[in-house]
Amino acid sequence: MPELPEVETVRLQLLHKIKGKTITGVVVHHNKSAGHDTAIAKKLHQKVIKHIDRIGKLMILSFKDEGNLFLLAHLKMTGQFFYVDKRGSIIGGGHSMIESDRAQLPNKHTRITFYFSDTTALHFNDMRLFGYVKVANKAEVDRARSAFGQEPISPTFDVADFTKKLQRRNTPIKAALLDQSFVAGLGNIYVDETLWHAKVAPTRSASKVTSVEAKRIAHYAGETMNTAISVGGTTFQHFVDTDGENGNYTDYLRVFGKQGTPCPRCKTPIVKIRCAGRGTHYCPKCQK
DNA sequence: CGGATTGTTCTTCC
DNA sequence: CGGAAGAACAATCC
Repeated sequence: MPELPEVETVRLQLLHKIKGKTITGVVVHHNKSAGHDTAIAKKLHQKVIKHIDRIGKLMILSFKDEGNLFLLAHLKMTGQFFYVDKRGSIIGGGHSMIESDRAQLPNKHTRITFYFSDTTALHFNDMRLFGYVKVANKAEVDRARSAFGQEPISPTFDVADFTKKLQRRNTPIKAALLDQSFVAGLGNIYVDETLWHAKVAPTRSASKVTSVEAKRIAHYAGETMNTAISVGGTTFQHFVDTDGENGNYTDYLRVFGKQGTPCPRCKTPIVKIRCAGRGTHYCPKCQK
């Protein structure tokens, strides 16, 4: 569920909480989550967190005085970060979490724990084990970065380039927008929301989308994600931020999860279909 | 119990 | 080789 706005929410919170902290220990509770790197603790010992960057849905941590050491963190479907005090309690939050998860960390879904010199700790929880936090060198980071297309929230987003590439694709517009190498950051929720705002049906062939429509799609992709960032992302099923709190963009959703309810524009019931292999929500009347 | 679930990557097919 | 479609990954919920 975490898409660009949720990852950005987590990134900003983590930056505030762990920048400058010294890692004194790493405990891997599940090897897969650490990329099967059994030396991760050794590699990170005494390293000081310098910055957290993000491209698309991928977070990139860098370290003081280390030009060739990075951590790549991807939440995939169910990844979460929790920052806790030495007693294992979430510092200042946790109100949105179910009781059993909030009570104490680490818990059964905790995959990796990072301990800091000031006795605080960061837990990476991931129920479905698709996410990861793994060590990477500069070349691997560069390779990962180069695999992403431009972000719709970028002030320098090139609409002409976006339109040209979009119209070359012979897939449903939704499939194109979900391709991170084409545009970075959109996932299932924000694609549906973007296409509703842009009044374009998700099943339309990308090659048949007009330049005017492409411009609208680019605009609303940026706008929905920027608005979502400003309210802490969307909680649909699993997302909570590093305080264990829900995102508030849920209140702004127009079509995602709204099947059967009236379209906010034309009152036609929103339908849910399968498109690009995903559950897809749209208005059959005002999205053409 | 069958089917669905937010993301990405690999395989298969054309 | 590239693009596109679908499976796979794993756990849980309804």
